Amino acid sequence: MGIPIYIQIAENLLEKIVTGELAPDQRLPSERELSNTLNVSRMTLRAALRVLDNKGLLIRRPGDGTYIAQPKIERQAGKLVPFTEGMRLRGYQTGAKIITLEQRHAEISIANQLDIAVSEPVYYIQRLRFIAREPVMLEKFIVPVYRFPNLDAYDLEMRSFYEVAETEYGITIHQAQQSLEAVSATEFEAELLEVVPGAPLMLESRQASDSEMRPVEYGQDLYRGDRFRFITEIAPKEKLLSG
Amino acid sequence: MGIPIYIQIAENLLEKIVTGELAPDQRLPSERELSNTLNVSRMTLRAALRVLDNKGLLIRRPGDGTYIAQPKIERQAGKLVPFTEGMRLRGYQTGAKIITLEQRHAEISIANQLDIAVSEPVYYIQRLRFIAREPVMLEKFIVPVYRFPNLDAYDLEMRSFYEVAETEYGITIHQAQQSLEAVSATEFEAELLEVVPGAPLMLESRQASDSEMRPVEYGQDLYRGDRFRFITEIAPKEKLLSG
DNA sequence: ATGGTCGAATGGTATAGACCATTGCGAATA
DNA sequence: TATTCGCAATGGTCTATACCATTCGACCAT
Repeated sequence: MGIPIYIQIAENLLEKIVTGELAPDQRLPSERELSNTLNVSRMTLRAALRVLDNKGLLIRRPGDGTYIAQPKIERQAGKLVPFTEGMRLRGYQTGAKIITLEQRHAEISIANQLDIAVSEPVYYIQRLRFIAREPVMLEKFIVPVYRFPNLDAYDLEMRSFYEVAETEYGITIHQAQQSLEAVSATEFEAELLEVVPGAPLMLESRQASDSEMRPVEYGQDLYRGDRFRFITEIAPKEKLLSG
Repeated sequence: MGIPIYIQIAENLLEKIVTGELAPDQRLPSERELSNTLNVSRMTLRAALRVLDNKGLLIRRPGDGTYIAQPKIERQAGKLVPFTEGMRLRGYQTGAKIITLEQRHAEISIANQLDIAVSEPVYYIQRLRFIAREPVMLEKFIVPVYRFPNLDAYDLEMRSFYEVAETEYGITIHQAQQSLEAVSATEFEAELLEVVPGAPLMLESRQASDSEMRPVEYGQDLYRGDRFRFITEIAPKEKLLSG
């Protein structure tokens, strides 16, 4: 078994966290207790906990105990990381459900954004995104049909759109203009995202272009305010003193 | 001597890195050697190196050695534009009103953010920002008193804090970690910002550091969701310096 | 009830020692 | 000369143990 013990323990705990078996604010057994039941030394157990702590998944309080942190999913604002990849890399289980997938005729504002003629056919796609089976983001994006013919042939519940664009159409998203603003959830959005109407949401509007600066996608993503935080990160977010 | 040994070692090494005494690509003595000369155990020395490694300052290669990493990538400069300048440049009339300006003792979370001792005195400042006489942003920021003695002597209703820091204290904000999230307005915030309680706001949390990576400011800005939009343009390529 | 004290439990730090896989390089070999 | 092999050094992991400061609740005195 080449995998270090502390990594195995960390992954095991991570699994229990993302599946909800270990709920936020729940208290873990003490280090001495856990290391005993797992038959490892306390230092090894601490190495495992450090992995999770560095991911921001734990709250540790000397004299008190170790608790599962309230999840705050972080997303780097400055990069074009596709949703699924960025989240999977952080160890979250992701999923998607298609709400709408149809062809429409571009209205004037969309036509402008995508640099096409008014009423030219576009794909209009709405997906609800999940993390650990919890709906956290409502995504809407619009692409010209002539750039992505038969887009509905691909499984957009399992695959990232950017990945499909690159693999199946040879189109790489290269540049994007994004904006972020805070909005209130409408009733429709609230129901899908399982929040109360009026709850704060983060609206990300995006216009993405290919390597030749031709616009290929216009999208709007609605993130639950209580689950997402956008970071513009320079250095690693390590804490020097507390951990 | 409350400061842990490994923190002291890490800070000592960090000092040598930022001053250039330890140059990029330079090889450090081996862990066993360094721990011997410093008269600490190897595990303690490794704890110190882990701190620096987490900051991305080290390259560690089993079987080979530990090296100083190449310096970081240059970041988009426009991010650190002070509020007043950014707005004034766009032609808006700006103003500020001090809500709170007092000395407090740092609580644990603030102390961690600012890398100071708990209960060390800090300035706690709240300002309400106006654009065209309309309140649009509620700003809170906290700085250590020892870095900005007599900060209350300056007119923070007319001057930007960053400008005061540079002009009066010779401290230049050089780097920052920011995060954005959507929140609901409390009653207090709603009254000041002249929105209804529960209205969507954008919360920007910021930790700013000087040129030597020492944290100097922790701040939280609350923007009205109906008045602000954050724009992030994503450059085609991110240059990575290959080591 | 109220307030204070004490102690057990907790996470944080530190030590000394051990074994492992990988690396780099010199020595042995073809 | 070119290639391979062996080995010492390196960082990575793991153990067992010890002491510290902080926390929190039980107990006690008021």
